[in-house]
Amino acid sequence: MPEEIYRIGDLARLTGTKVVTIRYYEKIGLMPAPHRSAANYRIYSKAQLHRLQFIRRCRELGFSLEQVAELAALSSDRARSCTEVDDLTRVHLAEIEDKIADLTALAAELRSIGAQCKGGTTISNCRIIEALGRN
Amino acid sequence: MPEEIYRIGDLARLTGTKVVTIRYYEKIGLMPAPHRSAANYRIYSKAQLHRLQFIRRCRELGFSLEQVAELAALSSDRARSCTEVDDLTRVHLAEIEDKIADLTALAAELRSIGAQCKGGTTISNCRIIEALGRN
DNA sequence: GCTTGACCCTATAGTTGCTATAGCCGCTAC
DNA sequence: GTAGCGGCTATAGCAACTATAGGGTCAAGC
Repeated sequence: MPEEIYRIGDLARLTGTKVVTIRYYEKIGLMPAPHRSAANYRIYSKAQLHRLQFIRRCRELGFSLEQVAELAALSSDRARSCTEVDDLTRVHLAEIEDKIADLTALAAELRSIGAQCKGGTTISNCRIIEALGRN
Repeated sequence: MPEEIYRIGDLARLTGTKVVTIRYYEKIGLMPAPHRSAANYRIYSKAQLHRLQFIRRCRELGFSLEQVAELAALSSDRARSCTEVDDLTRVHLAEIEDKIADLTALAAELRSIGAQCKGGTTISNCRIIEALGRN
């Protein structure tokens, strides 16, 4: 049975990634350089499709490209201990939780600033502008 | 009474902004080009200090530089209606709330993925890697 | 046989909000 | 006079793409 092969547009459709982004991943070494057809088109295998799916899933989960590269490297070393993956995931989760806390505080402040604006007035006595630091 | 004047390092200290960042704000037109001393040093007035404080406060609140520029422009037009300021603030708040929702969903997913990892095992049967899309 | 359109290629520059680097000048203190 | 701090300009780099220019390939329809 012949291996299925894909062109870059197929990969794009199958993974919801833009074509340019796939080429970008290749340029930075996150995706391996694929074989080329006679017309110099990129030809991908099923394994490469899986790799891109893995990358996109990690990106959806908010991992940086650097973290994704690390996860991908770890994932291909089947004998290695799982703890590094676990650590990466936990660190990332902690970062996200920090960001949520920051944004939550920020939203509260914006709401309290915004609540002071009754509307229908002018800048000269706008409470928001005032709260943003008189100018 | 003579106007107080500041050098760029003073502004940096007083606002918690890096010197290079202040120059960058000038380059993109967010801060006006200040007067220069005989030695070509930038010389700032109190009004310019206030403007920088305003900018930094907006940045702390998560407004983009573009939004800050708009807010600054609005704030200097004292006769203008306050509604545009109010709108900007509300749009921004909505964006932040969206981001919080996204991150919260993401954190939940990471927690559930991470919870499946018991540790002490190898990549070959790591649940996290599996969840990230078998490879 | 030729054109149209979808798809592919490369290379370069732009985005946001800075930060870093190189290489220089002014001013004050010892 | 020289050390050290501060100032100056100009350019390049960061993440993670996105956009643009200018071209090649290939199948279908006229």
